[in-house]
Amino acid sequence: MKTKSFSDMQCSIARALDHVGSWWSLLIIRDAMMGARRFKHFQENLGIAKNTLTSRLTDLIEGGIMEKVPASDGYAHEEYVLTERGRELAPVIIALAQWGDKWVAHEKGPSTVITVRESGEKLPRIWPRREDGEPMALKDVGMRRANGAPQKIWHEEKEDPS
Amino acid sequence: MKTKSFSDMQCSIARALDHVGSWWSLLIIRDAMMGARRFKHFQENLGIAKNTLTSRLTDLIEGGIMEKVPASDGYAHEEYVLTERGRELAPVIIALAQWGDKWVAHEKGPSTVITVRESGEKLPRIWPRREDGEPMALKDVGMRRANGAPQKIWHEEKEDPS
DNA sequence: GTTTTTGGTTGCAATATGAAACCGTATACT
DNA sequence: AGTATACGGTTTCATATTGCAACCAAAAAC
Repeated sequence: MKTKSFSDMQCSIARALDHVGSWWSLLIIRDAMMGARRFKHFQENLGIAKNTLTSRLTDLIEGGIMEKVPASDGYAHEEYVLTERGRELAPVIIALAQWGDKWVAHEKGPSTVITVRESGEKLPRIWPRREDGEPMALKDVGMRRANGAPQKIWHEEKEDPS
Repeated sequence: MKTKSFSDMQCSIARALDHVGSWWSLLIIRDAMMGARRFKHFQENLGIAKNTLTSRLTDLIEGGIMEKVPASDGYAHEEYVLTERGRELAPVIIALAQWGDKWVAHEKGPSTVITVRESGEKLPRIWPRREDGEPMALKDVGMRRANGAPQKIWHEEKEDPS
């Protein structure tokens, strides 16, 4: 549960989590990326309570991550689709999926494989890279306080935090 | 709140979220990546309730994402540090931070800049790439059900879900 | 040796979730 | 056309989490 909002924090991670940090949000977005569009798709696939789903969808719409559009097939109902803002969460979803595959996989293996569509091959690991495109070691990734941001109390640039 | 566990789901995203999907987990991991090691670091920086922090840290330790080690500076207390499993969440953190920077930035700009340590330059956007290393359009990323995974009810391979 | 800090734990009140029942409208069936 | 069913919710209630404040023992600081 979140009783406290992260939206007043300056940190972009906190601000992002304010939109997608709820238990179900990222799973709803994942399903939307896989083609779910209707209320019952999300509800049946996730096993989420209907009132909770209503609440999460409303939040995602308010956050500009999804939007309601008329049904694609001429029916009267409306459907839920990702906005560009929502689609750009793909790197987060992919990173989570790959981490899950590697570290906490189900005994039967992953249910979904993320691919390069045209080749059908498994997508290479999403990973930080240098300007020249070379993947880098995590210890070579740094974090620096932006100008004007309040200084942390702890020493922040250890020689090798990894 | 999570009353229902995602750990029985086969989906790697759900399984990953079972470990880091809690409200505070990713912010704690972010702080750990930035050098926080002590209970009070996390507590003061995040403004999280102490009992909640205790609970989240315990969960992260049980999940193998963090571990308690003797203090680095000779004091009697123990410190919380990321395991390799935890450090490999960096792509998730980075992706979230970059999404937040782009879409929901604070009016004063982001508080933290993720960099290539050696050059000090801002880290390029983390993004799905082909085998040859070229960044790809999101619509060229596919998701395919793994063998044996239950079929979704909805049409799953639309021509262009983006 | 006393005070303060640290790292918690223990209630308690507030809030979010899950489950099930209910409901109006839209489809489907005959 | 008329009835049955599916869909997309809303409402109510029990339960689970979080936040807050108070409290506490051990370690550090003075």
